[in-house]
Amino acid sequence: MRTLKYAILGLINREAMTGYDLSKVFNKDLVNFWYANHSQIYPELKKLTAEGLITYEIVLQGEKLEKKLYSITDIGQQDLFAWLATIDPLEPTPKDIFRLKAFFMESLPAQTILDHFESQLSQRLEKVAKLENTMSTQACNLKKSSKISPEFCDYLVLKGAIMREKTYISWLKECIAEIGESS
Amino acid sequence: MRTLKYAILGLINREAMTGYDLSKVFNKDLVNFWYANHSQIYPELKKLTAEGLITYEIVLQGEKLEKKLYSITDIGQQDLFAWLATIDPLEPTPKDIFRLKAFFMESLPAQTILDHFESQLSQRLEKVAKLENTMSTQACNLKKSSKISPEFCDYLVLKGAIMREKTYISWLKECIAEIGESS
DNA sequence: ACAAGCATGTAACGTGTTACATGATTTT
DNA sequence: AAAATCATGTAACACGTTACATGCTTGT
Repeated sequence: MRTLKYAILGLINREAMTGYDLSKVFNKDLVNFWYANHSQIYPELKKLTAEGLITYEIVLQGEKLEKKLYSITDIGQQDLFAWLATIDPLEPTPKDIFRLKAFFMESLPAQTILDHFESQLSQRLEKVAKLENTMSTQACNLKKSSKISPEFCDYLVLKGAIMREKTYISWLKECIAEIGESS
Repeated sequence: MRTLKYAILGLINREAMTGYDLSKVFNKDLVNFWYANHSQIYPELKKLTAEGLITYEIVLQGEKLEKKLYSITDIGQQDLFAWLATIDPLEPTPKDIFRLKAFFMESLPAQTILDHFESQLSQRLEKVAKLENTMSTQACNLKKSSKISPEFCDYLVLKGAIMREKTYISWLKECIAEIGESS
């Protein structure tokens, strides 16, 4: 489905970037719904360049260090917009190792089961705290306007990530309560 | 990480099964947190057999059709329990193509953006209805007892799946409302 | 007789992760 | 001077999907 392709096109369409920049964005801003290592990004940039969807110019950092600043081409933009306009069928539910483990946990002693849920709970609480912190700093950038801005999109997906985490937390708490009842 | 390995071991540990059976379970009961095609299952069963974690006996279906009924070995069970007892660090957030698209959607006309959200919403509503239907039929199997039963685990993860979908739906509705406001 | 479902496998391809590999620049 | 970060790449492997391929059994 070439999703990484469109993630990269989408980012470069917003602003010219190097592979290193992309790598940072994937592991910060997009990490709540897409991510990629540099080892995947660099080959994909090469491929997209060969396909004529992006181009780069070499920019010097200091004296010797050459970096490639990529920007999107007209064909690239058309390809991106066509993808954006397409309505997809629902994706399969994402895989979740913790839920899989939970599904089989009956074989374990009740205390071990509770330990699993408590550990997962504290990790998720920490995560949602970070997300809400990001939200509070990011919300300042949101200027109300009649047009839908990149900042507005950032805000919407971040909000979704927070809601998702909070629901996971509620589920964990309910599980802990129900396991407590049955022992 | 060999997660498929443990998913298979977990299922075979509950009950002896053929590859075909596993395939059905993955695409029904487990579909809300793990799944696999038969093309992945059969090679994995071969591998697990070679590793001595499972064994099979051949059972005849009718006159000629041979099926392999797999069961777990002692080593397999030890391996499974060791995996179940391990507490893992939080997984990276699952990838989500719809959120990725939403993130870049600003380039599209407002109506197209709304169409995307409305389509996603109706698909998710349908999905949650199916899940709640499963829940209502499955809840009958839940007998209250002091021990944690497989049925209880089924119930917990299904409940989690419903909560997850409902939150996605809430998010979509909020997005639609907020997009409506800014136009 | 036919269709649907049971049952098992392989091949090619696409995607993703971890590790290997190198070197420059900036900050402390 | 050292450490952190910037910057770009490749190789090996693991995992997952789609398509190919075959044949039996059961229900209509």
